[in-house]
Amino acid sequence: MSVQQRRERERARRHDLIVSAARELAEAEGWDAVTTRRLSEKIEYSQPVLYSHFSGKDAIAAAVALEGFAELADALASARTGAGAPREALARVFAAYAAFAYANPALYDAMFTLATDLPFAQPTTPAPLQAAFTQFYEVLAPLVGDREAGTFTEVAWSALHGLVTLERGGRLSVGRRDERLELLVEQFLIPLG
Amino acid sequence: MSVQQRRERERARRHDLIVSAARELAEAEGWDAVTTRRLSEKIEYSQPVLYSHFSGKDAIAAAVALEGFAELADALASARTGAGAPREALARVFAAYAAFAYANPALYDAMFTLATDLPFAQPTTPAPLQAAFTQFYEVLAPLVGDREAGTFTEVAWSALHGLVTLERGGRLSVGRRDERLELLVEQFLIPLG
DNA sequence: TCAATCTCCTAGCACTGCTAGCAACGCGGT
DNA sequence: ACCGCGTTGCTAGCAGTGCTAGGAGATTGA
Repeated sequence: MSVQQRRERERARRHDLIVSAARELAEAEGWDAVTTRRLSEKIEYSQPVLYSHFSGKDAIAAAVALEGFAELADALASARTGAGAPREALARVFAAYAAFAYANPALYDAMFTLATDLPFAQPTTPAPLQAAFTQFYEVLAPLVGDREAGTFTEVAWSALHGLVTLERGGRLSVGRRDERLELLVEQFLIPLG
Repeated sequence: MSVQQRRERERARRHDLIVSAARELAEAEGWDAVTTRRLSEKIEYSQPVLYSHFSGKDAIAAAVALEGFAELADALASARTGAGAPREALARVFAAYAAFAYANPALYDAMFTLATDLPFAQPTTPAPLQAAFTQFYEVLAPLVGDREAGTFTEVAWSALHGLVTLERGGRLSVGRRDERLELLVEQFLIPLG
């Protein structure tokens, strides 16, 4: 009884250990460096142990991604609640999103490039994903006007994601990061005059 | 003299053969299926031959990407020149961009996800990339208003890229593709009233 | 015809994700 | 306290990856 509980606790600890090890390794050297061997070395267990926790490497990346969505939702929430007027709230949330992406590049990769099979915009969508999306929805709601709110939210989020992605990939002219973000915010504020 | 010319011609043919084989294979089964062995089998040469043409697998993907940018520039150009008023031109160019991405998913991957070391927004940027960007610039120029034209172009392109990326990844609600594109276009048209 | 060059293939290296099979540990029942 | 048994986690190995060394074989010019 209590023995089994202790075991489950230890298993849960090791589960988290794997996820955080993968995340650290990815953030330090990129996802290419996250191999099952290096991971097993880092957690001080053999490789097969990984497969008793996750179905494979992709599942580990998905777990990291999920952690990322939870943190992103938190970051957006605190940016939103700390703001006053709708205009300011939007600017702050967008800035928080961009800052999150730049501060955790490997994590952002896991969320949007690696974990391709996380169910989005569906009934089975994990809570952290829904939470993050909701933050966008809430901050954009006052600005919707006569548009469809869900569509408007998706488009705004997409635009921000695109900006962050190309920025991080070195595909935009250097040194104009802030100007671009500001312009994007303005573009979504315009309808309010 | 003429012998050497023939050889160079044959080498060029084989170069193109590799690029088109990689593209076909990627489009048919995804980039994970594009291994040096399968590629060499497809072109009916041994693997080392690939390395006499390209420095490695990444370079092959970059060559495919370059081809993609050239085709994208063409598609955008014909969409733009076929249009009348600035509003219509923008809508048509955006639609052409999205259609290109959906029609050639693996090619789009090569352009924006795989080939991470293509120099963008720099003096050494390859001509096809500049051409594609120029199409955006030209179609957006009449809509710039008091914004900085280059920045405006980059932001608009980023937004469209983000929409396409999340759409393709199944991260947006299904069945609203056209509505989203339309809303994005409207969003960038608004300043003109 | 012969030597030289150049092209291209076979074989192999170090690595990847993942799995089979076994040894040893720790548990529950007597 | 002991012993059988189930569980845990290891070693070893498989098929496949990108890439390269070395040597055959064909093609060239003299």
